[in-house]
Amino acid sequence: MADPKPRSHGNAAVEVLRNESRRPKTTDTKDFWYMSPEEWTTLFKDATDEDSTTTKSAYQKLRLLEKVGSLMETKEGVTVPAFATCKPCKSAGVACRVAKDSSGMACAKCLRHHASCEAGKLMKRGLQTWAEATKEQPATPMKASKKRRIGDQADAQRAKPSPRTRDSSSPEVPLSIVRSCSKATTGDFKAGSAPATFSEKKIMGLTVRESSPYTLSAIATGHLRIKGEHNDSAGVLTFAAEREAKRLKRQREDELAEAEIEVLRAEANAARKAMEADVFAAQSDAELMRAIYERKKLTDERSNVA
DNA sequence: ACACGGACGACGAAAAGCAC
DNA sequence: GTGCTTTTCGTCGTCCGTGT
Repeated sequence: MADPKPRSHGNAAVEVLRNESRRPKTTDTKDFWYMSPEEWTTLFKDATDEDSTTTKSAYQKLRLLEKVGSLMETKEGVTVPAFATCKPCKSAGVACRVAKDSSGMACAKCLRHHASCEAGKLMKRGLQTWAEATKEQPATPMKASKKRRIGDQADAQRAKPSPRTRDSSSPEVPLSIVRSCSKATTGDFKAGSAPATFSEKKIMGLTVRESSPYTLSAIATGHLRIKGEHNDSAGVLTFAAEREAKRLKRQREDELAEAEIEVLRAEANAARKAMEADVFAAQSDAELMRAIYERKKLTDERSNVA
């Protein structure tokens, strides 16, 4: 049936290596990704020698070293936060760097030494949890058909967790951090530890501190958007009734704004917890808060239309 | 004990043919 | 033309043996 041509072996592989391979630039022999020009040349020769019995392994080694070098020396790699740094990197005292585009879970050092690595997983988990909660990713036809084909096989393996979870989203920083780590969240404010002098009120069953530093910061940084447009739908109302309607509308807007603040606070808390390696709990909290907020917003919009 | 590296299995992607 | 199926390759993570 199908007869796919070899894509990257033989001459094609040689071309790929010639055109794309990048030797690690470090000159420090202590660097774990160090490769001398001589070694590189030998490896390159083995990898591109069609008669060599070691072609495949040399090719794989070359690509591995190339990748490790890229991660460590170029913008393809990003240094993971301290909380996500893997054990080998921590003990070796080197920067723990993973692929920026999330093409791999293991850090450069673990890749180099074939060690299992959680650096990428830890850093990515927050974002992935968020992505899964916010949208269902439809399977592509290719994926769907493959899933069907290997369905039985997959079922048999379901007992153990999949070794890899790919996602094209950037893992550099958990989403909650991206969303919330503005100046407002990096200040002295700490959830649950605000001074007792702030007045509090219940919103969505949650205690909200009015005029908290976070609130002010959120306003200052534009996180808080309070709509002020006028609604003329109540034109037949009397003046008093119109005023009452406006008051109620303002109240709803205020409540909504407070609710959004609470969501932002939860997300900031999620970011903080993530930094403490408590990613799941933090993300779940934030997701829950977001869901409650969206629900309330929807209800409010409906009541406005009615 | 730890670091290192080869071997292997799993999975996704790509390419091409087939069925409708 | 579009979608499905099949085949092959590349990449990744893990296991396990070897060296220090």
